[in-house]
Amino acid sequence: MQIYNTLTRRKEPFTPIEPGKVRMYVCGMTVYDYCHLGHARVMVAFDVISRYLRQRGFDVTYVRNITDIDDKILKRASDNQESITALTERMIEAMHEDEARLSVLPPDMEPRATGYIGDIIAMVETLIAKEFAYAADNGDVYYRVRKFEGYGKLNNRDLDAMRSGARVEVDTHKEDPLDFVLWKAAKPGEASWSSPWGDGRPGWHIECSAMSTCCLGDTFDIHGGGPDLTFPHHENEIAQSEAATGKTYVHTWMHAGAVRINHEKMSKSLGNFFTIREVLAHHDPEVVRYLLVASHYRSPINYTPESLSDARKSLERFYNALEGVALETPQAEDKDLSSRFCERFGASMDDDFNTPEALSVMFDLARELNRAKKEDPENAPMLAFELKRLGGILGLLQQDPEVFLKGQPAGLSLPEKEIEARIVARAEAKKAKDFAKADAIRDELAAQGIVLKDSREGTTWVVEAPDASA
RNA sequence: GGCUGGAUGGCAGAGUGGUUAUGCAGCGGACUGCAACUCCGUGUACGCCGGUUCGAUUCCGACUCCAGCCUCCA
Repeated sequence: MQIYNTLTRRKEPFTPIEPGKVRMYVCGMTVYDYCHLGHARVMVAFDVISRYLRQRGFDVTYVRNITDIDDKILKRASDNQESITALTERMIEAMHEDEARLSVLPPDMEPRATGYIGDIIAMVETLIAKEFAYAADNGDVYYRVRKFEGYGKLNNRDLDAMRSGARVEVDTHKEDPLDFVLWKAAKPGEASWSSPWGDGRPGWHIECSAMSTCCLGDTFDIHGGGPDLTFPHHENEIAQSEAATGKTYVHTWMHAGAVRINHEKMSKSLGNFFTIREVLAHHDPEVVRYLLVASHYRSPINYTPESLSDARKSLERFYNALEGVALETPQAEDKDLSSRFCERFGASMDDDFNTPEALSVMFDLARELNRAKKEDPENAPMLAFELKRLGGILGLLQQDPEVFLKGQPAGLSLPEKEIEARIVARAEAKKAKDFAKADAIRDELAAQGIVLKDSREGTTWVVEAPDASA
C-alpha cells in the first residue's frame, strides 16, 4: 500500500510504526459555526481512509479534535450574547448530526482543547525550558521559530524569503516577526485559564500538538487535515512537537483537496460556502457523499448544482443494478467472478486511496450484475452482495435500492398511495390494450417527476434526478 | 515575488512510455405495445513549444493559463 506524503511530496510505501496498528490524527473543526462542504470533504475523506484501513486489517486509532476555544468563538459568542459553552455545545451537536447524515463514522477519540489545558501548559513549559519558547512581558508566550532547525520542511519554506514577504503586524512583544503565539494572555473579562504566565488561553497550534501526543504518543503514523492547514498550522505543530519531544512527530502527512465554488476555494473568509445542512435540505446525503468520493481525495472539487445531479445519476446506476436482487450471503457459487472485482478494488484503494478508480471497478461489477440478472441468475446474489460490500467500504450503497430510487418522501409531489393507484389504473388500461390511456397516465406522472419502470414482476417507480437547481 | 499542485474526449473524472478507464450526455442496435431500466456496439481526448526515445498524453526543459499557501480559514 502506498500513500502520498505531503512532507516528501511523493507517494511512499506505507509501513505502520507498530505492525498491524495505525494511529491517525486529523485536525477537526473550530466550532463557532455550522460545517460547510469543505469540512464535509475532510470528514468524508478520512472516514473512507479509516474504513479502508480497518477492512484491510489494521487496528486503527482515529483521533479528530475539536477546537472549542479561540478568538472566533469568543467573538461569535459575544455577538450572539450566549455563553461560549452554549455556542460550542450547540455547534458540536450540529456537527455530529451532519456527520451522521453523511454516514461519517465517529472517530475513536474526539478530544476538545478545553479538556487538555493542563497538557498544553505542560508542553509550553517544556518548550520554555528547552529555550524554544519565551514568555513576553505582556503575558503571551511565543515560539522561537528560528531556533527550530527544521522549520519550513513541510512547506518547503525558506525563513529568510518568508521574512521579506511577511505581512506580519509589527508586534513589539515578539523577538522575531516569524514567532507565533503558544499562550495568549487574556484581556479583562475574557474566558481564561490560569497559568505560570498569568491568565490566558492556548494558541491554536499548540492544542493539536498536545492533544495528538496525549492520545497517540510522541510519534504516530498519519496526520491529516484540510488543504489550508499545511501552513502555518501543521508546520508549527511539527516545530512544537519535535522541539518538545526530540522525536519525529509524524510519519505521513495527508491533506485533502479544496472544495471550490466557481474555481475559488470555498471558505469562511470568502463567504462563498454552502453549509452541509443547506445542501442536505435538498439532496439525499448519499448523493453528497458520492460527490465527495467520486474525486480523488487530494484533487480539488468544483462544486456546482450540476455536480450533484450527476452524482445522483451515477448512484442510480448502482441502485438500479442492486434493485430486485436478494442479498442473503451467498454460499457455493462462482467465487472467482466476484473476487476479480474485489482484487481490482483493493489495488485501487491501496494506491493512495484512489476512490475514483475503485468506483470504476464497482461500475464494472454493476454491469456484470446486470448481465447476471438476465443470463446467470445463480450468480446475481453474490455479485450484488459484493457490490454492496465494496460500496460499504466507501460508505455508500447501504440504502434499500427502492427507497433510494424513490427519493426522499418529503420531496414527492404526490402521495405514494396516489402513485400506486395510478399505476393500478394504468395496468388495467394496458390489459385492455388501451395504450393511449396507459401512456397518458405515465405522462402525467412523468410531468410530476415520477418515472415508471415496467418489468415482468410489475411496475415500479422512481423519482428522476432533480434538475440543476439547488 | 517565494513555495505547492493542476491543465485529459460535450461534461465530470482516473490512468498509462506503444493496447478499453469509469459515469453522465450523444449515436446505432437488442429487449419493450411504446417507454423507463438493462444489454451489445460506437467517440483516433490528452494546454503550447522544444528535447530524450523506434515510439510520449505519459519522462525532461521552456512557455501560457488556473488554483492553493505565504494572514483567520477544512
